Amino acid sequence: MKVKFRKPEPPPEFQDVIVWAAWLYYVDQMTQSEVARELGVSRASVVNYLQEARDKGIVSIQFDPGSIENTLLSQQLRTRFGLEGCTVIPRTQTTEDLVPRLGKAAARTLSQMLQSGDVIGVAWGKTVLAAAQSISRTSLGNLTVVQVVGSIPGTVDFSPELCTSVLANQLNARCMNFLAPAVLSSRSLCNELLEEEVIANQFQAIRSSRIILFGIGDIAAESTVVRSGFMESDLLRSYEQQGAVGTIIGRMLNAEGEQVCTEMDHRMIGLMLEEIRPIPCRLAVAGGIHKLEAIRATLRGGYVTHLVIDFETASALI
Amino acid sequence: MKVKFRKPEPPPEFQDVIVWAAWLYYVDQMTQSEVARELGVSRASVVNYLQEARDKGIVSIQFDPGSIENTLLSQQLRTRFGLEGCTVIPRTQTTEDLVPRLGKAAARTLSQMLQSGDVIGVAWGKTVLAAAQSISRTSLGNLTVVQVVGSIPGTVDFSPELCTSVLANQLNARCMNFLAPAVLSSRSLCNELLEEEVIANQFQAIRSSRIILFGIGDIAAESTVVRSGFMESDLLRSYEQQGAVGTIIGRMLNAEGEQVCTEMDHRMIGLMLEEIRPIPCRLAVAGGIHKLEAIRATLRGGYVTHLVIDFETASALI
DNA sequence: TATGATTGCTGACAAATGTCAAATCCAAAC
DNA sequence: GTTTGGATTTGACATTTGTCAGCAATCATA
Repeated sequence: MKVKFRKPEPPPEFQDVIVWAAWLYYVDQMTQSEVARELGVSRASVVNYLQEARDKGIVSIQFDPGSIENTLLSQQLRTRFGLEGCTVIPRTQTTEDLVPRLGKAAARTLSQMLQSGDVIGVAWGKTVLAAAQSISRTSLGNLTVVQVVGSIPGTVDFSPELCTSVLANQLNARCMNFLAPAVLSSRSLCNELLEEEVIANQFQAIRSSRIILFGIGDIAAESTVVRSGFMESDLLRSYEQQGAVGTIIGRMLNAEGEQVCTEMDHRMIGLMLEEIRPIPCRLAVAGGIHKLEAIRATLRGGYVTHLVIDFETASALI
Repeated sequence: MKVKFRKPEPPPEFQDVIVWAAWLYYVDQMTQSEVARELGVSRASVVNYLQEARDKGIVSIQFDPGSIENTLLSQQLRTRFGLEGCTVIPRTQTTEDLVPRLGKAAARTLSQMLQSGDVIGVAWGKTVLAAAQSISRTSLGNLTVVQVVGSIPGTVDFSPELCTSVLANQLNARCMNFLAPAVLSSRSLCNELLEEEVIANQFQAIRSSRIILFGIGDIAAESTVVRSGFMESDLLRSYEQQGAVGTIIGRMLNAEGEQVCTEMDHRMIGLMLEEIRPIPCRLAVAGGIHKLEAIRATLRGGYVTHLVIDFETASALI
């Protein structure tokens, strides 16, 4: 029978084994086996510690923003649409899902622009959620994440609330959810609600954001706006007749990037597109060739300062 | 016979294969094999690309400074000696060489404090050289590295010039070497030299540094100062009789951290210890129990704002 | 003090990564 | 053309890393 030992020693010097392991591995560049020997645990545990160190943001891998913005397309898009930053993610031969890839790229861009004390507005969408999920934890403090679009009918797995809470959770930030539906049945009810203090506060927070993160949607019959139940397809058609080609932050815009309004817009709670311009960093993330026109319109409208896009769509834009 | 293909395609989208590979691997988290397939090269090449990406600073691994400064000893040292930052590197069971380990830690600390446009003063020593060698390349521009101590007699493999040039090279920085010997034969010659414009400029640059990096030396008979030929051992004894316990930046100090002068100091070209205090970030790196008293003296003298030290010596200090 | 749930650790195996000598490519010199 | 020297790429192998099911310890509850 095997003899039992008590733990070799309760780590006296480093309160946190995780940090200890991470240091020996990433800084001193020991192998995991060596680290295991040092700490007196099995190598498999070291693997777990290191995983945790990455999850907790104790170690993080930074990608030099300069290098990725050096690509031809990024430069062209920046000049053409007056962007401050533009990340064009490489295409892959195996057409794997763009959404998580765009999400990761957006998450990196967002991390890099984050500062302590920031207020971050968040819209919604598959890509936005993907970004929220894959952002790495940060040690920055005093962050606030604000939901920019109210709740939407129907159940989708990437609702505005979810996007906001996931991001807040990952960043260890205060989370301000929007306590109202995005669309109401009457204009008067909508106006009444806007008087409410909670709502007014929410708008105040949104307007004070330094950063806003949003996706860009197209308005085809199979697009997200329709399938999520945000908008009936006949209503969508009326927007289309007025020239709408895409949607951001719950509003519609035409090919020139101007907001297209119908009766519905007056019973919606949310920003008008003009209102996002004062926000200093406006990070849009979108990709896929079917969104081409919607993206072009958004860029023309000048709503974006930083863009994350895929190679193919970026090429098509130029 | 195997058919030869020409390269699948000369990468049209990413000017730089290195960046492309690094993105797919580090951001999209593909395996190296998948990356190889995407780029149409062998996996072995991908390994090389990734290596290069790390060398060039396209990707870098950051260690959260907060986590490492959370250790008990770091906190105690910071409070006790009024430091802004203190990194205590973990001890290892296998007593492997401290110097490269301290160097890596110092390199990280330095990277984290670097800002674009910085002027960095560099003294000399084994540990300083180790730091210079292992600092990772940065994309920060407009850096200047200034040699703080003049040339020393005898040949050592960690001369002031070498430390300075290596660091400048790694950081892609302007390099200002000190074009004079540290010790002259007479006081008058020394004074004459100090009038020279090149020398005056050098001092000006040193005084305008935002950061200074230096090691701490002990003065035992087998210590670096003696073995490097910087100082004869009988001269050293005369310092010792006046209470010297350690040396930094070419000067001697006593247990209270006050500079100890002999005749020699007046024919040396270099800063007086008082003169380093105006430099905002003063990063000292040293370790090993034989340096205990020298380190204590340096800390008492208030010459240090940021310290990198090993666990054992740190424990002994407290 | 039993009991079941939960957490964390381990060993054995599978997968991914690093190394290195040999092969190949490229461009300049003959 | 052909040769030549340096840089780059590659395949085969060695090492390192990730995974996962099962086990031990801990904890909350009955």
